[in-house]
Amino acid sequence: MTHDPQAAATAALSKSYDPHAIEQRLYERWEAAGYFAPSATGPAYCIMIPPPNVTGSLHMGHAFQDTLMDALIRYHRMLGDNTLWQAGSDHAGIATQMVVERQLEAEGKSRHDLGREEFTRRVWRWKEQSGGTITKQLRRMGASLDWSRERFTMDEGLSAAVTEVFVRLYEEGLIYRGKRLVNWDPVLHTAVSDLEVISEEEAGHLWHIRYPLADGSGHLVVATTRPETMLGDAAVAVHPDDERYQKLVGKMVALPLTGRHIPVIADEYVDPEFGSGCVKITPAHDFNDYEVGKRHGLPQINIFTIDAKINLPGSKFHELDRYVARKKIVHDLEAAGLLEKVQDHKLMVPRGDRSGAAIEPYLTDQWFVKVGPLAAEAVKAVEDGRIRFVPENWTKTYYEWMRNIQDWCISRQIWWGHRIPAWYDADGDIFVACGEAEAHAKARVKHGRDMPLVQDNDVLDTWFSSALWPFSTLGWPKQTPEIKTFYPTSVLVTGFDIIFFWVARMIMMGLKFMGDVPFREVYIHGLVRDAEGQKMSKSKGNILDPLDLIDGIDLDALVAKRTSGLMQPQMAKKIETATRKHFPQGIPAYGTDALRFTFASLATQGRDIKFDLGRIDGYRNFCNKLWNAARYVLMNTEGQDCGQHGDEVELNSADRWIVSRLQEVITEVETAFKEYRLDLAAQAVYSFVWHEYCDWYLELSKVVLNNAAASPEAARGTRKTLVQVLEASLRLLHPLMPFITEEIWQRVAPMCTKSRASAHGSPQSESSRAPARSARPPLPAGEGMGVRADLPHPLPSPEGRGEVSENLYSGRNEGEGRGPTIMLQPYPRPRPEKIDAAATKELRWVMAVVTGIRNIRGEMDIAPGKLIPVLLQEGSAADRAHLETNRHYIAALARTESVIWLKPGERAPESATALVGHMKVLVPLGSLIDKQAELGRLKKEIEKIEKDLAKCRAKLANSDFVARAPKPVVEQEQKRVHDFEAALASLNAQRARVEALPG
RNA sequence: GGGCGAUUAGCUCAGUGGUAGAGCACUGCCUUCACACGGCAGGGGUCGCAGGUUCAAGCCCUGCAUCGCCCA
Repeated sequence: MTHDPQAAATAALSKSYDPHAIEQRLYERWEAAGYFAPSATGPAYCIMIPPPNVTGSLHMGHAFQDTLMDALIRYHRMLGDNTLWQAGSDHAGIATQMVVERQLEAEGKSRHDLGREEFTRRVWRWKEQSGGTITKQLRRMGASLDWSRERFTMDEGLSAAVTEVFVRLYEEGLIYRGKRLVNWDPVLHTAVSDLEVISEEEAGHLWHIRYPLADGSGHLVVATTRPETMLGDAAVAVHPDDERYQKLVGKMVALPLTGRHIPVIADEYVDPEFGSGCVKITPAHDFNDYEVGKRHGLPQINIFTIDAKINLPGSKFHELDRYVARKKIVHDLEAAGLLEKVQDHKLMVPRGDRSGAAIEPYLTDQWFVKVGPLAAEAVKAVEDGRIRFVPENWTKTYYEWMRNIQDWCISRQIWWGHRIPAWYDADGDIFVACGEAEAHAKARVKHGRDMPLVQDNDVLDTWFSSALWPFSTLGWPKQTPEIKTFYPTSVLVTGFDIIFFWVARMIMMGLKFMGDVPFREVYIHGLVRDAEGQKMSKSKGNILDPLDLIDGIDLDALVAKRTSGLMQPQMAKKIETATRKHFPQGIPAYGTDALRFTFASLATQGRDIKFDLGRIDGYRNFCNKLWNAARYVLMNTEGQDCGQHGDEVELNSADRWIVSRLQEVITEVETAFKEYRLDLAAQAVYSFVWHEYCDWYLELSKVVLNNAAASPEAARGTRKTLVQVLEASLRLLHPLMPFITEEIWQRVAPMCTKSRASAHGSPQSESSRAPARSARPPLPAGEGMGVRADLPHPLPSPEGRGEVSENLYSGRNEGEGRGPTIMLQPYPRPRPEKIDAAATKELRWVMAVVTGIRNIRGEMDIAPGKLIPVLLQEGSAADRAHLETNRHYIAALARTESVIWLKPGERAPESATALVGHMKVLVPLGSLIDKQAELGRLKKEIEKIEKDLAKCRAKLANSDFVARAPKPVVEQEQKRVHDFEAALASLNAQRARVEALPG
């Protein structure tokens, strides 16, 4: 055990970043401390999580979306907003019911054996025990949801909201019961939503069937992919302009196998190019035919049972399964000589995403929402800007969908869900009410006496309750303080695939029942696909599990995971081969922060997010870079005076430069967040931290800190800058990488702390001492460099930490830190007064000189360790001044032995040359330099400049350009020509000299 | 067939009127005391094609090609 704080600190930070050592511990601490709850002060900021399916587990889409939301939430929380990220999940009617039915099946039972009540109890029990998978996974993602307010669509309160909405819509005539075509799952025996129907191309046939004309004058040929539905045909349609068939319109056709006579009609719907140009019309079994049938008053002939078996008592096809019937019908047609031909044909087959069964358009009694009037309002809300889509062009899609909106089938023939609050008497009268007692009361009013009532057996579509999510979670229909505070919510973050299904419905319901939009903005993000742009799906075997990216998985386990439980087991071999090819080493453990940062950087405006392991690899490295930069900073600052006690500090040009750059980056990130461009935010911080702070500033700081002759003020100034820029960067990064930033911040914050019980508890030396060697006057205390004594930052830290002082290099807002955690610290705000153009110019000069020398060194193959002499020539006064203040930096970073000015007119020895402005940086050739290599280097440089120069000259040669372009642009162009010409002259002269050398 | 979108370095993508960028991958050198999950240097693009607008086009307009998504 050492008492040296520096040694202790170094020992505590491992040499490389290990996410697993920190993530879970930090999350548990945050959650236990209640940091995720709204602060109750500041402007409200609220996001509703799109409720994940209670049976579900986290997939890449969730992980991506939740990263975006959490970043926004953490950002606003740090801005000081009263921030709520509402947690919860939906009951996923069909999916959940199936999970429990499968369990029953294993016990040899069906839900009907249990009865409705007992079955529902089983589902609840299952939900309590295993429904929380995804919420655990969300915690692994670092999601700062307010779990204390977690809601479930089947909760009492949310159920009350559902009933209330149903009753009110019914009473206004916006909900009705009727017989219409719906998507019917013949295996699950329920209507399903369009979203639960996946249409994919499958190989099938096109049967060309002769339909004889009833008058015996011949026949026509219809082409169909579903011959079995001919039993329900009500007409044959042709295009009105189709000359081939015009004379047939109005005639009757003798429908084969049934003997029914059906008319030939003309309808624009028919595509004359497709098949024979004659289409059989089956209104009860096809959505298009249904519309045609309505236009022509055709009968709707239902030929199927709920199992999709033929339902034609007396017919020889009665009770045959649809596919068996198809075979038999085709056979019979062929036998009767009515089958003209059969072609192979690809067609879109709609399948239930749960059952895999081909979905039938089917006529049943269902409940519907009359959407038209609601949709009109919802369109208006977007048109008049009460809701804004980001990116904006999604409004087009929204309008397009809303214009073609159909009534919404909301009933489902299952048991798990909100039972429809409608009761029937023996006469079939309907009483819609908030409860059975109220229904009875209504029946009494109607009949003047008590009647036995039976409740509707169906439940509501899960999306019906999801549509109420933005206000039902806040307590509606009660008028709660939460509603007052958080409704309308700030933004909805979602994928474009559910704009219509969910977003539009929330807008309609919000406007209807809250009188206001449910959210001000809709941020539409892309959908995560695999590295080749393929949709991730179990059947394709290309799924990535976000938890596997966080924790890592070896190849065999990954293969096993991808090939188990496949619907088409024959795919296993192919999937295994592809997986072994793509992930020969399995997947390494990247940690949550790397995954989140990757998602953020992929959050561009595009609609496809191709997830490439290369990206996450790079960002894991970034985590490690940040970690090690922090190690370096801590090694040089822990236990040392970093100016936090108010002692005088001296800031050199490097310090002022990095602080200046920090302000610009803060502004960039601020803009990026405002515009939902997390990719740009990520990129801005990444390049600042890596390529400016680490690549340059840390290296520059070593020069000061390793210099025994540096003044205490200078060393203190560098330490202070190291610490505070790091601290600000951590806060800047925190919304994207919550864990690593918290872990490091806990170590770094004390160095920004005005500690009462500091190890360096020397009495505050008032900065009366003049800086010993400062070239600049110190900034007045309290203004730039002093600690603002009037603003203490109470940190009720268990570690007995003191107060975090104001970080001088990035602004703090009101409501200073609320706890000993980075997640409640103020988000950095730019301080324009810290922008320092002079320091920036000076450091650019230093970098140019260093880069010039390094370039020569690299191209000439001079060993990196070898010290080289450097000569400067033709410098301006500014160049000379810059050299004087930065000589030590150049010596260290370019590894020079000496840097010497040539006198005016003094002849330079033969050298390799770099240009910095008009100044020449010369590395004398001597034995170091290869003549040919230098000539090559010069040639490359000259050609590049010649190219640029030609472009500039061409521009200026255009008199229109000179006359019409803005003056600054012209002047800029003129200056460039001038600079290029000077550089060229210089380089050409140099080339001539080198060429003249012997050898 | 209708609508929407994409096409920029080998790959994944930024860049909406004024000097073409990043990450990854690639090449050379370097285990230098924060980091080899690293450092330094380097190579690589007539911005899908053809017109047009403009002093100026990767960016705006028109057409075409290819690919994708949604709806029929």
